[in-house]
Amino acid sequence: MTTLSPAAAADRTGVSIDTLRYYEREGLIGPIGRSAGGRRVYTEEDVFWIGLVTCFREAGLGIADLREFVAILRSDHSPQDRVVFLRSRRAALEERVAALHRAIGVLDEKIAYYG
Amino acid sequence: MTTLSPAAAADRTGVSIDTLRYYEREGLIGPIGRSAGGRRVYTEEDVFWIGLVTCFREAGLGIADLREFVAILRSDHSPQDRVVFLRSRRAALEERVAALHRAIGVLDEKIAYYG
DNA sequence: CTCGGATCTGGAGCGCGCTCCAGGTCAAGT
DNA sequence: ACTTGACCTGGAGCGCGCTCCAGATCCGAG
Repeated sequence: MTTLSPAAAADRTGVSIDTLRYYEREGLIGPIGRSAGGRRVYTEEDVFWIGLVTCFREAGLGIADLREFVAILRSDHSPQDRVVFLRSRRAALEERVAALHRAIGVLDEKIAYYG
Repeated sequence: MTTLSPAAAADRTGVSIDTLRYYEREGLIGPIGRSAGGRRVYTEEDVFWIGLVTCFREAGLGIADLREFVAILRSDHSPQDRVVFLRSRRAALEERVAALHRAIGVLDEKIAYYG
C-alpha cells in the first residue's frame, strides 16, 4: 500500500502541512498513522478524505460544520438520521447558491447598464 | 423625502447599527448625511445601497472586494473598464457556484448511499 | 428643566481559520 | 560521527468582519 509523507500529502492535496495538522487536531481528518519515529504517514484513504474536506471548505462550510459532518458519518447513527442531516446540509448549500445567483443578477444588471 | 434614524435603518436593512458604522468607515456605504446634532440620517438611496452591499456580502464577497466594487462604480472609469471589472467579478462568483455544486454532488452521493 | 434613551467617537475584544515560530527529534547522505 | 533537512509539539500571531465598551452628547417626553 502506498503511503505519503506529510510533505507529499500536502503536495497531493494542495493543503499545507500546517493546515493538515490543524484539521487533524480539529477532528476533521485522521487520526493519521505514525511511523516508528513518530512522523505522520498518510494513506490514500486519508488523501481521499482530505479531498472531501477540501471540497466542503471550498464550498464555504466552516470547521465546526465539517466536524459535525465527520461526527455524523462516523457515528452509529441510523441511515435515516444521516440522510436527514445530509439533506439539511444540502439545503443550506442550495441557499448559498441562491445568494450567489442574486449577486450575479445584480452584476448582470450593472453589466447591461454599462454594456 | 423620507429619511431614517440609525436604528430605523438597521431595522429596515437587517444590518446592525455597529455594522452600518463599520461599513461607512470602510467606504462601502455613504458617506451618510448628518443631522444638525451630528446624528446619521439615512436616505432611501442609502438603504438601497446597503441592500446591494448586503447582497454581495451574503454571496461571500469580502470587505476589500466591495470597497473595490464601490470605488470602480463611483470613479470616472470608462464603461468598458467597468464592464471588464464586473465580468471578472461575475466569473469569480460563478466559480463559487461551481464549488458549491461540487459539494452538493458529494452530499447527493452520500444521500444516495444511505437513502 | 430634567431625565432617559438614542447616538456619537475611538478603540478594545472576539471567533474563525489558518500560519508561523521556537526548541527539540528523527533519518538519510558523506 | 556529523551535517542537513524534514518533521514533531505547543503555543503565539494574524487578517477578517464584526461586536462591544466607555465616556460624552443630543433630544424628545413629562
